Amino acid sequence: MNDESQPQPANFEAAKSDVQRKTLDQREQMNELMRLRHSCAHILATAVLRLWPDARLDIGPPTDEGFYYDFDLTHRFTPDDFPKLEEAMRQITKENQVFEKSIKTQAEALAYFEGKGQKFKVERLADIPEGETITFFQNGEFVDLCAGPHVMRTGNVKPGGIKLLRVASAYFRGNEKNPQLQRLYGTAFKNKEELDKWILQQEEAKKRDHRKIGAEMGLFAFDAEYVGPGLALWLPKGAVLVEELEKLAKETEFLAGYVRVKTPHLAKEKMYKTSGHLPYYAESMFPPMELDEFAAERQVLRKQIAVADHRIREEFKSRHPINEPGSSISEKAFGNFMDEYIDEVMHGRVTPSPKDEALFTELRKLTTEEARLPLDRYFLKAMNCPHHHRIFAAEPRSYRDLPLRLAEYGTNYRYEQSGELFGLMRVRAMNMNDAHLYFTPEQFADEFRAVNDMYLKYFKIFGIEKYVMRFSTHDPARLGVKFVNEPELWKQTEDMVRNVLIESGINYVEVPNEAAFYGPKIDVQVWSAIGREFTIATNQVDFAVPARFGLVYKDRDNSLKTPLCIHRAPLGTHERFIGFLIEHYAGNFPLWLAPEQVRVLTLNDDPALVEYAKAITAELRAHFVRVEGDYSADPVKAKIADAETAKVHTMLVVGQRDLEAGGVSVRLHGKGNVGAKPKDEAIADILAAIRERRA
RNA sequence: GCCGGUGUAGCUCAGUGGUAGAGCAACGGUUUCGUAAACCGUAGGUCGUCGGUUCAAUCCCGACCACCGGCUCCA
Repeated sequence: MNDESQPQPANFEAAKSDVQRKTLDQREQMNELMRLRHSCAHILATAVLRLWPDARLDIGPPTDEGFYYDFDLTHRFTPDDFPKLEEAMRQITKENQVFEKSIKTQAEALAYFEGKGQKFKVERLADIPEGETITFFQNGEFVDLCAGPHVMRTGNVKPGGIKLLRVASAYFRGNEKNPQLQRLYGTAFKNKEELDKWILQQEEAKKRDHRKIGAEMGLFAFDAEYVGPGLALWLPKGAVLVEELEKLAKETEFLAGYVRVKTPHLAKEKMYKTSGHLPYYAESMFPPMELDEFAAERQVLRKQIAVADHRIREEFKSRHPINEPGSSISEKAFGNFMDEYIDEVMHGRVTPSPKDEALFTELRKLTTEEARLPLDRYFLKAMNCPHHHRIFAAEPRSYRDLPLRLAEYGTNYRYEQSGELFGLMRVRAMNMNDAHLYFTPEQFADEFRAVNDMYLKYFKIFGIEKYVMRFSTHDPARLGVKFVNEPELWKQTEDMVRNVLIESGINYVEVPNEAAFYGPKIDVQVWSAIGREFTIATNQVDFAVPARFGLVYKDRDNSLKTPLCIHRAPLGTHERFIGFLIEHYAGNFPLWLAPEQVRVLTLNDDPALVEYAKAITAELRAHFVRVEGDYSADPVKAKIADAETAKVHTMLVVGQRDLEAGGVSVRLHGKGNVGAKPKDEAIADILAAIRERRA
């Protein structure tokens, strides 16, 4: 985007992301509900100004969920304010004010908002592209800079269809360097019935929340006190999910020619300096562990350094009258001056006086000595690629070895900001479904296509129908700044990626300027069953970092070449993917994934019957089926209720009749009794469904 | 990290300035029953943590921690 011609905001940072403003055409296409919600945002602002006339306004757009409006005012909104705000909003709808549009010049608009002290509106004015018409909308006493569109009158909004939801904070223009505004979220529907329906849906969605189901089913736990926030503990039933997922991935990758590797959870500082993650990624990494084998020597040297430093200061002081009574130079100012002076001399930018020279020589000698004492810093790995690069480097490679596909579900540790943690979806220790593919440029298209095919294969297994691939590309104007300066490689790889996407008929969107610094990438966005959107998988081309590690293979012509690399994680992290699956299936997993696949229930505790049931359980267990038995004398209704609550996939109920017939009666979770069949047939069905990973 | 909210038994929730209850789950008994809940009993909590106010704090105040909803960030 070319922003240079636009008036620049004076005091605030520009928007952080390059999100496009809506064009006027796009705005005209806003549907009925969006118009309604947009108008509600104005009604909310009207209400806020009635109650707090000194509020400063930012913007108030509609969203998929409702609408919001950002305010700056000294009063802090709390949910206690909602009833009176909602009441004021209802009043405004009853006043049935007309939304009146008027066209303004930049100067008129500027004068209006400056006159009102609405500094955020003044900033927003500067965002409007030159030549675009500036419009105001007025309803009653409230005037807003707004491109519309709106409903005709405030009365079109039904009082019963409005609800304020929450108060949050938001940075002005979404940039954390800007002031924080108070954001009021609300929603609006055509009428009360629609709103109530939505509220009901929200409640249903809550029941599907992976955190709730995870606790109910005993899948995972967090122990912030002893283990730490964002560090999931997989309970036995949840560990089953991890293992099944890994088993699927291992089989899939084995068939696709991957080889497995294992690497440690930490590495020395040099690793991440070489990869480029330090210092740029340092904030997202756990602080390093320092191993100081020479702590005692270091301590002695540091004391000597302090003495030498002090001598220089005293010597300097003795030659200058700064410590005499009446001197205008404070101790602190002198200290600052000396800090700078010593620093300058030590860096060779200033030559000390001959008198100081000897003292500086001593200081230099000591600091050099200290610097020579090795200090090892180890970092927990935030990604696996550097370790895999070192595996590539561990043996000489020939073009005959390529493509080399190294897979490992390594645990990565990322120091996510505390406010970011979110159940399993955002954690601090995660198992990446990771692999790094090293190959020649000629092999690129095949490798990339194969990775995409793998995604699609997985999506099919899990019944993921709604997804978007975000294809992030570079910006040629920022080569050498944000992106490595390899215009040809960028063009080639992006073209190849684009072709693969088009040929495969994959639903994708291209996002310029969002590539990684080392290459284009594809992120896969999915929506969980309760509407949560997140990135599940990533597939990145890397034509820069292997070179930083000096990775080479010997080509046909006996020359050394740097391989291309793909970094791919089709299941993302196992934490997030399982969080997604829990919501996707609402905890009702297909048989192959179900933590407890089968439970054998007896009608009573008659010894012969129990013996029969135990034999069935043992047979299933011998086939590695996760099966439990409930042989108690409790009523079968109660035992079934227990099994249903536990979301056991298949229940085999056995009574006297089944014992005599050598059969079982099969009941499926959520589907009820599906009838009796011979025991061997039932077991064969179960084994086949598991083997085929039937949905 | 920032803004707002929340924190009582394993879970869902009552409750009060005078050191706490219910249902379900758990445990012990009884119950012998054909597809979603049989009965009786027992046990279980320093009311998130630490300070403060008070004769007395789970309740009032403060700080911290964690979680929830957002912002920013991200797999």
